[in-house]
Amino acid sequence: MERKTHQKKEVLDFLKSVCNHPSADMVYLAVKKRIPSISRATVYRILKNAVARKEIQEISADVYRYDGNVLCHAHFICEKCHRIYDLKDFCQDCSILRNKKTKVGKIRKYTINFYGICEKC
Amino acid sequence: MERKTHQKKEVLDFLKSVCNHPSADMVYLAVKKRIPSISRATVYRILKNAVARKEIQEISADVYRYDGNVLCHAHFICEKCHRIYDLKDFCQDCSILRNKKTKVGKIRKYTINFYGICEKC
DNA sequence: CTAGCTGCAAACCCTTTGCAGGACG
DNA sequence: CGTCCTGCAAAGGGTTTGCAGCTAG
Repeated sequence: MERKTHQKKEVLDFLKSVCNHPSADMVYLAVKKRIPSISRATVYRILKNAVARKEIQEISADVYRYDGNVLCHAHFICEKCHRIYDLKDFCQDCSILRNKKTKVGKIRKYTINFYGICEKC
Repeated sequence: MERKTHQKKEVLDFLKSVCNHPSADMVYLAVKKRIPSISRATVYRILKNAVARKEIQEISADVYRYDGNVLCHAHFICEKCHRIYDLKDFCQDCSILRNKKTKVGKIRKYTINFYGICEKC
C-alpha cells in the first residue's frame, strides 16, 4: 500500500503549483528549500512513480520535464531558452483522438509539441 | 567548408533507407558492418550535424531516435516494444500549422507523437 | 597544403539502484 | 511492528569532448 510522506506531498504540491514544466533537478532544488535534507534520488523516485500512476506527465525533451497538469494540451518549446509553454487552444480534438484506432494500434495518449523561438527570446 | 566523407555518406544513406527510426547506437551497429573501423563518436557527430542542418530529424524518446524523413508526419510509439511507426495520414494540416503564430511565438516545426500498444505486441 | 574529419578514450551528466536506517499506518 | 520510503553514494548508460593523426579538396 502506498504511503503518504512529507517528501511526496511537497514534491507533487510544488509541481502542481507551477506551470513552467520543471526538470527533476529544478523540482529538487525548489523542494530542497522547504526540506533541506531531501535527496535527488527521492525526487526522481517520486516523480517516476507519479508518472506511472498517471498523476502527472513527463515531457521528453533533452532532459525529462514534468507537468502537473495531465489534462491533454499541447506544448510550445522554445528552441533557444528551452522554456516550455502550455497551448490550451489546441485541445479541441482531444476526445476525438484519444482511443482512436490507427492502423498500427489504439491511441492511449498523445503529445503535440511545437518548436520555435518564444517572444521572450 | 563541410566535407563529404565515406562515413558521412554511409550513415546518412543508411538512415534514409530505413523507416524504423533507429537510435544512434542502432545506426552505429548497422554502419559498422560496412565500415568496421567507424567509431560511435563519429556516428553521434554526423547525426547531430545533420539534425542541425535540418537534413534529418531527431525524436526525443527515452533515447534519441533518428528519422531520415524530414517531411512532417506523426509517429506512433509503442509503449511496450518502443518501435516507432510513421503515421502519414495525420499530415493534412501541416502547412496550416507551420509558420502559424501562437501567442507564445511562431511555430517553426512541430511533432505529434501517439502512444499505445502496437499490433505486433 | 591545411582546414575539417575521424577514432580513441575519457569525461559528462542525467537518471537509476543497492543498501541500511527511518517512519507511516 | 512490518512495510514501505528515504538518503547516501555509487553505478549505469547514453552522449559529448579533447586530442593527435588522417584525409578531402
